Amino acid sequence: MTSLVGRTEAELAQWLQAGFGAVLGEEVAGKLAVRVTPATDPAFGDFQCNDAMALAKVAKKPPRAIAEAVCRAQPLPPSLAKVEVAGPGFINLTLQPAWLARQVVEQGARPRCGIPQAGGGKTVVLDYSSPNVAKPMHIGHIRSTIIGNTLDRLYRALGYRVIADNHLGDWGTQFGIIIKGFRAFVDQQKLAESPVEELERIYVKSYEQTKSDPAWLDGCRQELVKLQQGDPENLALWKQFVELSREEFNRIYQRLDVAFDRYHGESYYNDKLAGVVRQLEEAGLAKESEGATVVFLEEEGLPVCIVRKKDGGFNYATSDLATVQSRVAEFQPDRIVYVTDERQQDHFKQFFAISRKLGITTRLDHVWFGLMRLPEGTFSTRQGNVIKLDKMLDEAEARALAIIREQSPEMPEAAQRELAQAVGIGAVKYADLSHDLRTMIVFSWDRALAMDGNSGPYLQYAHARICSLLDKYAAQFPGEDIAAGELLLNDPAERQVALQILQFPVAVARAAEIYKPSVLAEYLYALSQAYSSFYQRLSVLKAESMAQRRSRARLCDLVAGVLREGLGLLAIRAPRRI
RNA sequence: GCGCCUGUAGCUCAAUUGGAUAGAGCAUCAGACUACGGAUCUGAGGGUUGCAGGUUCAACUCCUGCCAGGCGCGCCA
Repeated sequence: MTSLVGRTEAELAQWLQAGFGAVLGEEVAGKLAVRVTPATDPAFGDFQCNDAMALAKVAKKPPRAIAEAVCRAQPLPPSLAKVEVAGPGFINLTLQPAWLARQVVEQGARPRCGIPQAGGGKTVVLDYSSPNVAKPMHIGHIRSTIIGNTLDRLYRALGYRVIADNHLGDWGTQFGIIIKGFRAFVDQQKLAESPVEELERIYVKSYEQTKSDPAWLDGCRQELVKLQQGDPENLALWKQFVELSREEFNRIYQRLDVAFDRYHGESYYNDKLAGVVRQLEEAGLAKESEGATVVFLEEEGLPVCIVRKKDGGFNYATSDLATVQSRVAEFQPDRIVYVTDERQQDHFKQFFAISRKLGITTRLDHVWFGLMRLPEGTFSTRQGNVIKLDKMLDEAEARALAIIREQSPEMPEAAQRELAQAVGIGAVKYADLSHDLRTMIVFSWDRALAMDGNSGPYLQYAHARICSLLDKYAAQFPGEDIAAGELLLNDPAERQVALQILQFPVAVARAAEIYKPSVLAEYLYALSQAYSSFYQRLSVLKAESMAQRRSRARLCDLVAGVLREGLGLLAIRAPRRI
């Protein structure tokens, strides 16, 4: 997919492929889809191809000679100014400046800065965030929400039909514990003031008691069974818990600019669980073992998977199976993607394996990320060492507000506060999204809320400076349409910015394809760096000629467009003033 | 014990999935036209990529074995 996205890369690759065909014969050259990538160093040119080395093995000829022959086999295409061979057989390509300029301008004119419509309307179901009801969202929950939401935006932008489904943990053993605890411990006043906090207190207290009091534990199990059998009182309590939690979740989602297409929690599939187990038994997949019903997965090298507990209750594997069947039937998706932390890898392997056995052919992907933890260890509601998500967002906004008050004292208070939201939340999101998913994050306030260097605010700052510059341009040169003249790329700094702009569609497609928002985050940072260097080195408003002023203003405008679009995909706002 | 993951500059992380001299940020040091916004930019120092082998034109990347850490391993999700 990626190789087709960069139009420039695709065009150059096609030319080279023909060259390899002419030199080595179509049969040999056809063994490899020639790839063109951006040059690793501007000194080498704009793009490079390393495939002469790879094909040298097949062709049994020296790579350097092949590369040289390929370069001479055909006349240069209009896109190229220069082709050179270096080292063992690197083919270095340098573009015609005018041609590069035209690509950049054309890309800028396309919708969404040239993001390819690779999805073709295919459906992707995205399962992310999925917090547990009756527990507050803490900073351990933010990764699934932010990463999932970025994947959501990426796939939508690429032309997929995305179903963002928040698979709430609204049905499970914890409700036995909470209902039993609620009856015994609830403080109605606290419940009214801060519902989820009170539910959490009840949960922790009741859970504690299960450890020392077997009768209590048994009572919790019974409450759960009653709930699962439709007991009206327990059902009413449960509904109350869910509604209170939903309200709190929605408040946080609003702060984060996250929205779902649906909230089908585990409870939604409750009446299908028995059927799933029956189906597994009929297919000879599930067996009785130690009083429970289980699926053995020895052939897959996986541990045994319990689908019905000995008390008759079902657990998450069964629920996930019912869910996937329902989603496949309803949406016929091209794929279903689950975003969770790393601890669930085995579960998803088991669940995917059983799904296959049940005849589900839909592509199922588990996108997992490293745990967020404190220096002292992992978070746990039970241990009470959590940092609430709300509190972190408050702190982020407070820090941003302090900087804004210092930098822009003339700005009205209300505007400062609104800006602080955009900047503070942007900083939090970027801090997370710019890292590889798999790395474990040890939480630190200063790291999560960094506002200089490689950070969200850096990108916002770059964007705001461009907006301000373009305003000045419009005021100083009324009637001088930036889109009128030619885009001039004579200086290396201008050239680097242009080349970066061209990489935007590639970065977007790649980030989505390999489920790595960090690819896009890093791209945006590289673009901003290239822009900042250009900005510092060359004057726009005081350039020598009107043509040059116009051209540079236009380049700025193109960068701003990409930044806006890219930040939007990361769900980070791009204010005109910061 | 078995499985998954991680180990890169003092710290936090990259490295286009096997390519050229391993790059950024923070921190440190030295600079930037009386500045198109200094939340910025330019430069310097800082590395045996955990260790030891192997594969090849080329290894942070792939294979093997160790060492260290994180997570998981039948009725929690």
